[in-house]
Amino acid sequence: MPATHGRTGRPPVTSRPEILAAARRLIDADGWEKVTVRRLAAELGIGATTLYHHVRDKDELLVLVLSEYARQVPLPVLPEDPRERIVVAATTIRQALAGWPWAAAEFTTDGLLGRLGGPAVQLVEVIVGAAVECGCTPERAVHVFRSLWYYTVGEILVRIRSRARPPVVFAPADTPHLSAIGERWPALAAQDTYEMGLRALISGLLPE
Amino acid sequence: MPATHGRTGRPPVTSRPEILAAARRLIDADGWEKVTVRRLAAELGIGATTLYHHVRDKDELLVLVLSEYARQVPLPVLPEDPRERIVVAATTIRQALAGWPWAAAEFTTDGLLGRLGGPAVQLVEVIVGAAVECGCTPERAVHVFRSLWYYTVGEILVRIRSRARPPVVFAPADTPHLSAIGERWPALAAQDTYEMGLRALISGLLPE
DNA sequence: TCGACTTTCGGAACATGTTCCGAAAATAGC
DNA sequence: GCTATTTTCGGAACATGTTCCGAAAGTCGA
Repeated sequence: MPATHGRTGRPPVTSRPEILAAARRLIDADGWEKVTVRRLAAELGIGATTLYHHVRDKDELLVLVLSEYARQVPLPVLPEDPRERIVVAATTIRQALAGWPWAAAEFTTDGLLGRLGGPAVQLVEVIVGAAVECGCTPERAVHVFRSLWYYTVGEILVRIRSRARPPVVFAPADTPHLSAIGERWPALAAQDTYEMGLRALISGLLPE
Repeated sequence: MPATHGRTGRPPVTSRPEILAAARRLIDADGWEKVTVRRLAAELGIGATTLYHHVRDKDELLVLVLSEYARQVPLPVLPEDPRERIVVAATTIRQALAGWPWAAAEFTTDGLLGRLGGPAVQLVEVIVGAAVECGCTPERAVHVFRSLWYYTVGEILVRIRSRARPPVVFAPADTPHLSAIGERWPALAAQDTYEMGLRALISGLLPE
């Protein structure tokens, strides 16, 4: 009695969920940067090209797997006070400012901004729209921003697993001009800058 | 009389400026995405691996070439009215918001923000700092953001040469959650959103 | 003149993502 | 059973970035 699976043709040797599970195993072992198509195929005991019958490309595969990790990040609790809610919105927007125009706006919107609405939504739309306005076609922007997406979710993953915050270090060599400005305005302490900028965002969001 | 070049060893068959010029030729012909190491070497009539004796990797090469293009972008003229200067600052910041955390902040800072100073500088520092605070180590962030840098400068190049603005099109499929929000707040017209967001940024920048 | 030294060159090889296309393995119809 | 059909599999091949290492081509000192 041949095993039937409800349709014609050669039976699949694996499935998309199995592929994602194997990818998770590799990521947990060595990190998402070390995931290669051939390694993943070896982990599954199949040929490398077979993967391309289950996912469009490696890009789609990583998006699928890393999105699973992103869903593990607990969402912040929304305060009752509207002004405090605005603070949460501003913080969320700051995450978007850190380099997540599309993908991160999507991710963030899914869990948080959709419940805030109003000016926060508008400002995020401004952020997202700015990328397009700067000359991006959506297709290319999505492709480029995806690497940011990988990176950010990869960092989220690190945080989930290690519960440790990576050391925050600025290398002046990486930002010579900003560093030069910092020398000309030595009064700009890091904490002051943070609070000032956050206040700027919040005051811009608050109604008069 | 053997040609002397002032030092010992086999004479170089090419130089870094020649490599950059050849890269520019390829970029002008087919765009920066089509630049490959082997193609560039063929353009120069040398072996592919020889390039690695003049630049560290393709990354450095593209940064060098595209930075030349970036320098061609004319800087906006600074208005006299301080409040109008703030508008220019806000616009510049919006460019940074579009996804240029480090490299673009550098690029923008070099020509513009360094002359504005004050709160504009602080807010850009907030933007840049946010990336680090979200868990980026500078090394990896620079690496990831570099692709944005390529992309953005590539677009600048397109604009320089064609003087045409790429069509601005939003594909709702790329941003399902934002699109869903847009449907729930249909009153958010694009122009209103733009002005509101710009006003939010400006009012946050202006002193009380 | 001639060997020693120094610097650069570039072919061969490797890792990786991806595509092509024929083989393999099941079912369906007769 | 046997052929046709359908679906999946995966080896071979290709493009690309990069490294290794021996060959090539100069200068320098005796």
